[in-house]
Amino acid sequence: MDRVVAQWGAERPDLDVSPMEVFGRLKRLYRLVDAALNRTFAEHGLDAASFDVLATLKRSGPPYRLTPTGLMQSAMVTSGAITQRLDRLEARGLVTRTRSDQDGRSREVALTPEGHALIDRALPDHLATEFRMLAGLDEAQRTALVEVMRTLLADLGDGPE
Amino acid sequence: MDRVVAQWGAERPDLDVSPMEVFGRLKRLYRLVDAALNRTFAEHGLDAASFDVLATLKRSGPPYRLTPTGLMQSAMVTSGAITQRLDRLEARGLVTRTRSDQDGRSREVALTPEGHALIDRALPDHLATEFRMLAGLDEAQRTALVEVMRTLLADLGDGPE
DNA sequence: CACAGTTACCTCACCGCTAAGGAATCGGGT
DNA sequence: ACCCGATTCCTTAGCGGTGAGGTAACTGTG
Repeated sequence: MDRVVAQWGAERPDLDVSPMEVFGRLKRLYRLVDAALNRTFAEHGLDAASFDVLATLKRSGPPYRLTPTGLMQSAMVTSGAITQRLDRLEARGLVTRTRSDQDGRSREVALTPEGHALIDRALPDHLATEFRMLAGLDEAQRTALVEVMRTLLADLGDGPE
Repeated sequence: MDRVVAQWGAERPDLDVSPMEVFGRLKRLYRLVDAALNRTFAEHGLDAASFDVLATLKRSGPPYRLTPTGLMQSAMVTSGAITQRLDRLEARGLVTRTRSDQDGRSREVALTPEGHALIDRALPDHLATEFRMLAGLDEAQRTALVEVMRTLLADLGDGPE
């Protein structure tokens, strides 16, 4: 990334490209992290999308049921993406989809025993991978990183919504 | 994200899920940033992939020529992805692809005048979008963010490679 | 100079997501 | 009671990416 900024400085000295120091690294970091996490997921026959759904259901607590709309908002993807994720998970017997009693438009997605077992197995490995990637940061750096990201997310309109 | 960590604390108090404070925010941040940047690109008839290729060629400086392999490494995507990006850009007359004289296996990708004009138009808008997103950070926060990301990238094996 | 291994790029099948739109259901206003 | 907009989920076409594999071209070795 330093090289990239230096190249722009030579080619377009009239422009201040310093924001790229931030966003270029953000992109590279995201991609490397994503790849590392996916390797862990793959060890459990999962990918990031499937893990995300199972983990969201699990952490919602008893009775481990959410609507597709709830999953959609949590995952920040479109409804079509959730439909397809649920198709795959349902076909593998990891979740069930039932019609809601209260609202005929709505569905209830629930973890099966197999879904519970899988996420309980995968989660510790996932956390271990995350810990490993943070090993090079001391407590102050880690706190600073979280705080700055929290500020940026608030600026960009991230919220409970 | 705070809510997510609290949920895990209730559901699996035996696990330390604190790394999610970092990686959950990284993912949300990346997605929000990516969406904002894509809106700017779209105003110029581009997407992130096309912009990336044009910008990489531009910042490489005269004679604004690179091989597909060079572009592939810069973009961190597979060779197939670069082939398809170049197909699209070539069809729009933004780049040309010619056989290398020195190495018959190699190609030389060059910016056309139209490609130059487009990236020169899009780049200032792109930077303005990036500046806007960083407006809420003071100098110290921004420096701290870059430094921590630099450390993490080094740990994850990011490099010239 | 022949050949085995490497390198550079492309091709193709497949995958997950988006965007647009359709069907069913709900609910507030009159 | 009824209509009509809003909501919920699904469907589908298209897009860009991956991963495996193919072809052509180069290179070092004996």
